[in-house]
Amino acid sequence: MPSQIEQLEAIIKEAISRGIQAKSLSGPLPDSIKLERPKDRTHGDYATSIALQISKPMGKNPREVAQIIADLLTGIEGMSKVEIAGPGFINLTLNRASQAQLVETIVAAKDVFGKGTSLAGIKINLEFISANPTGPLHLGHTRWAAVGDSLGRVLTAAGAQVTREFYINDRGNQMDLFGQSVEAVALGQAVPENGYQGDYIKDLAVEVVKDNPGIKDLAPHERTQTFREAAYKVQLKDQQRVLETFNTHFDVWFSERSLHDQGAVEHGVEKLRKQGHVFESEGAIWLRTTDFGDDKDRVITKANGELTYFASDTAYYINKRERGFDICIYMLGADHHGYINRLRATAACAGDNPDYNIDVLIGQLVKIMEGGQEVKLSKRAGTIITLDELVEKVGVDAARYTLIRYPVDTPMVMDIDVLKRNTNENPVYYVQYAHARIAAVLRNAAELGAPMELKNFDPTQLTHDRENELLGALAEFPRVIESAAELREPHRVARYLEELAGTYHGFYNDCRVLPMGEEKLTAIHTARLLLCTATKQVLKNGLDLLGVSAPERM
RNA sequence: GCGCCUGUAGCUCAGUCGGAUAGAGCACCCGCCUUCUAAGCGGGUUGUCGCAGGUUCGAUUCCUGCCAGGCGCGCCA
Repeated sequence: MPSQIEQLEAIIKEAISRGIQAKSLSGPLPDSIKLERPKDRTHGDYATSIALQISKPMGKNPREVAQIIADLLTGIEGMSKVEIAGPGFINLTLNRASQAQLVETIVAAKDVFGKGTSLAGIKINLEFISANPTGPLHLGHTRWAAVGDSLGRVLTAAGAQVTREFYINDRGNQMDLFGQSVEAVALGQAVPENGYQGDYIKDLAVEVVKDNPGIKDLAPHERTQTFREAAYKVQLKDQQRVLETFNTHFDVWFSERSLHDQGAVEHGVEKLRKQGHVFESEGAIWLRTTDFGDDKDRVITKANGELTYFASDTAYYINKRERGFDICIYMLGADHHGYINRLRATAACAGDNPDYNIDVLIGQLVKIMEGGQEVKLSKRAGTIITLDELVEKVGVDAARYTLIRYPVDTPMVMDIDVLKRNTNENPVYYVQYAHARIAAVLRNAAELGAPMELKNFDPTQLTHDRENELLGALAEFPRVIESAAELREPHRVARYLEELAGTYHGFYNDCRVLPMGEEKLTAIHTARLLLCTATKQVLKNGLDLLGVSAPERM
């Protein structure tokens, strides 16, 4: 069902088309009409600058064009006022009752309200975190855990078919070094140079020895391997456990090894060779990514016959596409931005369209403040903050909400002390509080035996400015989801919820929902209760998209 | 040197395809709980949107150059 705004946009477009037919306006008919909600409420419920945009090719004065369109719009059902303002804006004011019908739509749709079809039929592979299984997940991964998961929910809500994927780098030197480090600690020997340090290595060593009796007595080569595999298993399991506690779910845990076992690398190289972008030089095999904007060509197979990491990446991309994904989204840290060009070039080498099939999001780093000081994160100094520790400090809801609230391309500062506070400085509580507050009102209403069924809803009761404002905010929700999905920016949902919560709090202060004292229950109470129900639903739906809980009580 | 990101109020930051008087929270001041959750609401104070040009009815938004900060440029993984 088209939203109210879409219907309005269609009505305006239709009006302009009538004007063109009647020769009072001249073409061409604009593709789409954009309606916005004016900041200043005296400018009506919706406004459009369409007259300013189309007046020039017509050779007419914008205000004149606006007047013609406005005349075509007056008298349309549900429209109470059409005004021309400023250089040629058209301000629309809707009939209050027709706006209030939105309440019925939301209450009937329940958790489906807001979902759309803008990405329907598109298969998206959403890859994020993809940490090495050689240590615990830390702060750097946490931003992606929250944002990636939320983006997955948003894309799904926009109708896309989303697979969330975690790529496990379980192959290569780092894995060997990891296994050797655990082994060394278990045997009481020195950790190899550039090996892994830290208490978690000790813990792993203890656990591996406990789970594998006799492991220390194995022949050296076999022993090293056994340590590596056992420690890998434990560490991966730990990452999976932590992510589940963080409400972050993956559909596929994709092992780099499995890629090689399947012969996917050879297969990928073969495919690229057929496209004509593979060449040999200095004993190595290369992909000519410079054909498509990369600043240098990339080695696939080294002169010594070993495969590079880039070979895996390339094969993995081709594998994703062969699994039927239309769009492959990569979420990478800022220190990997150099990968954008080579990933896009790889796609182009494979015959794909990098502007469509690949979407690389770069996330800037997160800084942590605690006690008014920046916490310096350093592996060497052992001052890594793990996802586990962050959750322990501030809880899942606050951590997720704060991380999602900002666009990922700006560096962000997380202040642990603020996140522990239950105040306005901590927006997650502001939003959750609105939800809990409504829940309390509804509980009280149920006790009073107030009728809350839709059949008792009378939209003409909602005439207060605050009610109107709240209805306007609720109507925005579907558009917010659509643009958040389109732009891959889940933070828009969080910002919207803060605005909606604020609008509700304002309504709550000025509009009494339940009867006072001996006052009788009337239609206005029921109408407001249903408005509350609708608001609660939208808050809940929005918080769900962030993976943050919507508490009934606080 | 080349490339990516950032620069908006005292602080932390919003501001999709260019739109009307540039916003929010914090901080500071003043009001609002004898009835639905005050983790709330209302009001006041705060700006050369890094700088300079360009595009046009209109630029914080788009283009170019410059300045400042962060990050990256392996036959490493």
